Amino acid sequence: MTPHLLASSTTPLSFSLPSFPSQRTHYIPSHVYKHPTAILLELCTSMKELQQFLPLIIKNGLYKEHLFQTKLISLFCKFGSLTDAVKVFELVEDKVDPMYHTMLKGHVHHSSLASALWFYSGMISDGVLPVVYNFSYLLKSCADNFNVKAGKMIHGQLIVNGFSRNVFAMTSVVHMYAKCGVIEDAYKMFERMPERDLVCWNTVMAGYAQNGMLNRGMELFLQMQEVEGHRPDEVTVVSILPACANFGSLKMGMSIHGYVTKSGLESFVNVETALVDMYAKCGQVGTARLVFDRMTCKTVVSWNTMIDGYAQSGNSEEALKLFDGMLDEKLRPSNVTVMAALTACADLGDLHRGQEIHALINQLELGSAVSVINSLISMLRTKWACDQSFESLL
DNA sequence: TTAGGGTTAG
Repeated sequence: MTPHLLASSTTPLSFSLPSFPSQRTHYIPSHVYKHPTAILLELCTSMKELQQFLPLIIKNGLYKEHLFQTKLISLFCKFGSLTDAVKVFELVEDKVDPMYHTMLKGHVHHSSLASALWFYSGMISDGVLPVVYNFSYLLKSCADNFNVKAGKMIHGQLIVNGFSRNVFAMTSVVHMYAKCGVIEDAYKMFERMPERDLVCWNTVMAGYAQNGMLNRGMELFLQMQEVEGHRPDEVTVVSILPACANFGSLKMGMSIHGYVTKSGLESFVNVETALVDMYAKCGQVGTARLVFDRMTCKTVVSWNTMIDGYAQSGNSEEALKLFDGMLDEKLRPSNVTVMAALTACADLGDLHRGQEIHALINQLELGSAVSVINSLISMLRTKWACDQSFESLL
């Protein structure tokens, strides 16, 4: 039994299909491409819609075609039902490579790194040639799981399969090492790349910044422009500004702000939000507010950043005023918003306001998040501690 | 099948 078969679930399908017959030839009749069902599937945006189209696929015998089999696998994965995708995959007798590639993507996105690695090994033992996308997905999963051991193994597979000069694959390798904290290896791989575009420069620069080497990150910010003539984009500045914020480096943050103004990157809402965060964390909450007020478009993240900027810098009254302003704008608060507002209530010892926010949390069904519950407990504990110290004075 | 980098809290 191949490993991917072991990954199957015993859960019944949410629909019933006849067994897929073996398709000896890779020829796909032109009527399949012209069939309206193919177009309907392309336009499918939900599991509900897909289930409505399934009878059409069965009625027209389209389930016999590789094109539709692969599309079904892809759509089940897209809508999060890996179980159904696995069932379809297993029913096909003569699988084609794209089916394996789609299933691997599904495992990465809707299961665990372990199951994706298991599926990959099954794919190789079935004689399927990996494509560069496979490595991008697998390395991203290793990075997200901080699993450098698995990352190294995939890096080895990538070399064996001839992708060590591919800019997409190698950027994923650099990202994986950097995210796992092995920045020296990330840089070694970056140096060996025959072609380095803005994305891989951004990746290695963000790697240094996020691993606490802000000066080196800043050096690369300048080097990418001076040595290779790349123009840092919105991703570059959004990658380095949080490091300036977290290290309280106002000087570097202001220098990035200068670049933002010069390059016309202010139109990006995430750039402006990162600037608000940087100023607030560097102790310049007034400047943060100026940047915030000048934003032509604000997202919930922008509001959260400013509210929390006030709350963390002891401007709790302002934080709550801005929180009210956000509600007046009819914006839906997120977990981060209510956590920031609760921090402000705790600082003020304002139990009444805290209870109002608690009611809002219940109304918006935000109370299941552990982080929100922790903030609520923290607010109540602070109030209790205030009352205790007050009583002890009496 | 159709790819790689980025913002708020903890």
